[in-house]
Amino acid sequence: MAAQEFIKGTIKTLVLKLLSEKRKMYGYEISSKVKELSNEEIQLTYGALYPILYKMESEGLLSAESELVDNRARKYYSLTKKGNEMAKVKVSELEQFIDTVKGILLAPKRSFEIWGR
Amino acid sequence: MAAQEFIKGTIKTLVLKLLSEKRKMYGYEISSKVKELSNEEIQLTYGALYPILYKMESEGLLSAESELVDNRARKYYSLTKKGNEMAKVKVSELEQFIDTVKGILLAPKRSFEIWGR
DNA sequence: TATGTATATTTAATTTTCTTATATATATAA
DNA sequence: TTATATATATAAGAAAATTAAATATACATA
Repeated sequence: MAAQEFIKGTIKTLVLKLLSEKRKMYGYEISSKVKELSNEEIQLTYGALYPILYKMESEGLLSAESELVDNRARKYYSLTKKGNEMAKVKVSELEQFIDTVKGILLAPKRSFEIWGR
Repeated sequence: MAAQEFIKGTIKTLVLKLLSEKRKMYGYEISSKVKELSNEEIQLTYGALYPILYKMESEGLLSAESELVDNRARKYYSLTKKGNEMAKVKVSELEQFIDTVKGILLAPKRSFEIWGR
């Protein structure tokens, strides 16, 4: 998946976004959801995702509660108030970044008048 | 600059894009151009940029030629044939990634019917 | 019953990537 | 002569992600 190269730096923001849409989610679910929403393009690997979830919890952005579902352990995460505010900020920053990069990528051939000479 | 967080993984593609628009550019120029095109939002630091340029050269994506301009040394980089092909691939991949992420970020509140209950 | 697949989390070792800092050198304006 | 801009190089360290392995349950199927 080519997307894996570009995902770097955006995982935290994607987690914040998904959790701002759903009251609580667990790690495996977050990874599956991103995979689904991206048409299998983006795969949040567990080795990256879980440590990020712990870090966000330690930063006070997420709260966690363990549950036993079908006899299997699940750890649900929810946004704290701070996490909710951070979600707005980070999502907006990522949107702006995306628009900026898109502007660079899709711009009309800026310099062709110069180097076409 | 918030963009610094998201730039990870995209620098190489931005370099390929700029060099596909202009026959030759030098490191300082690439950094300045990205800064300008992004309205000062994206700053390609030299500590990141120069090693990437060397790596791309060693991978056969770029060719380099040193020049003395105004008695100051400059190292111009150009896309090789391989670099030109890679530029098309990477730019297209980044565009797709961006659309995918934008789809996740801007989607209508998918789950509000669920967690609003 | 054994085997494989899906679900679910944890974490260590390694690698990749970027930041920060420093060094060097010239040109130019104040 | 001091500061700012131009221009490259590179080392040390931090941050982030990959890869891999371990653990455990549920369920379908051969």
